[in-house]
Amino acid sequence: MLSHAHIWRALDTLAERLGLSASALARRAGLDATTFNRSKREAPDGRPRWPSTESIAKVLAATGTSLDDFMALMDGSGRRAIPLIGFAQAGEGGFFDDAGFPVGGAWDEIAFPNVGDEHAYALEIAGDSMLPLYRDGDVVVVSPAAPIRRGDRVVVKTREGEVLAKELKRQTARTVELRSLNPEHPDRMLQDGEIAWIARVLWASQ
Amino acid sequence: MLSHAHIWRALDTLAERLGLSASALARRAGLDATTFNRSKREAPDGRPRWPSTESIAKVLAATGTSLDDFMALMDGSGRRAIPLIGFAQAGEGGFFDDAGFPVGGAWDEIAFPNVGDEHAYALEIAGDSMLPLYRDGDVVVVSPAAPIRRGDRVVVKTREGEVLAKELKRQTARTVELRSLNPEHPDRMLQDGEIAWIARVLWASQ
DNA sequence: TGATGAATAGGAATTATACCCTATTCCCGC
DNA sequence: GCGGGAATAGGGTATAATTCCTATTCATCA
Repeated sequence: MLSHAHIWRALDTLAERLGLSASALARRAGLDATTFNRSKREAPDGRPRWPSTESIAKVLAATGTSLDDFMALMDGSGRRAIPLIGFAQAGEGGFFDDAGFPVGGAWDEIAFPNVGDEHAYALEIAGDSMLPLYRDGDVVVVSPAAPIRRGDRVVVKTREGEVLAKELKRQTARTVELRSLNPEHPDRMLQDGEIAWIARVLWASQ
Repeated sequence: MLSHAHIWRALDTLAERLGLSASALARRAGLDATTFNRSKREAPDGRPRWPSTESIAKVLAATGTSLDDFMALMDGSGRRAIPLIGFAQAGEGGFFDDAGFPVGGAWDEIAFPNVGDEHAYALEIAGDSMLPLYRDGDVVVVSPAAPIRRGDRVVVKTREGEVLAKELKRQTARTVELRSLNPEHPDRMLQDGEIAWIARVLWASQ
């Protein structure tokens, strides 16, 4: 919801709406004219660079823009449908990129507006292997960007294409220990190299 | 607008709603625990210091908070928040009307918009009696207006003032059978006259 | 009461962003 | 085509935010 791309798009859109260039907008806000240069939006090594909160505050003050207006420029609406697929399908190829972000057009959608991660997606549970926590038909909302700590419920995809929902038991430099949600299933230990990505479960439908 | 005080108040309020300290919120967002220290909010000479846009984005992503909700925390309007109380408090009088809708001003709030039911509310789980499904500190979002079917997780309030979270096992004209979430606890059967209201659990934080 | 862990204050080191400067491109009017 | 102004790319410097570290306070628990 608040991403590098969103912030810069909102600044560009605001400037355009006021009939200003990026440099003119910066100047009007009392900032250096090159602050919003496109060449300053990424570091030389490709890492994203963000405008500071204070710079944004100055722009809003200088242009008489409310925070609500600015937010509306980011992606139009606050409520958003997030992509949804079945848990079994997630193991097939073509639904995720290397970072575990959803890609491709084969996703269904579910209305769930309250997610801070624009790459969040939803998985529909199939089968009874994750009882008693998740039941057949439940929907879990997953954030690939959220940091993960011990005790979090997580979705793990292995390099072999297997998709697991587990609780993070222990994480070391080389290994990840996962506790099964269903106590009848054994716990699982994965080496770092075996894991394609791990994403945290934020919410679960009941 | 977007002021130094607003930003820090929003971060503090967000942390408070999630039951976190300033340092715990920073840690959850993958930042250094001292990033949001009060001692870091002003420079030694008194000039204001702002959290970076990137840090705010990380907080939103890590907590599943939308920008909408975050802004609501700034101006204090809370327009998209839903009411929240602790599970234990729900048994006391004064929080619900006869239909099971939340009433009164003693509710806290949590950012979780758009569940589709304007009377929806949230309960914070306390204790381990509902393990393994709900853990201490989890938040469940409850809809008193949602229709209830067999297998749904429900919150039931008895006329005696007891509040239970159970799974609906069977419902007949005169009785309601409830399965305990913790298998070590016995199931429960209630007569129609014993029940004040039943509400369905829609979502549970993970 | 003592031990433990979380939270916080405060200082030094690191890293990121804003500023300043220059070169180049683009647009527009002449 | 030419000149002037704005816009932008890119690099060095200054400044601000984050991280890292330590000391202290506070709450909790045995």
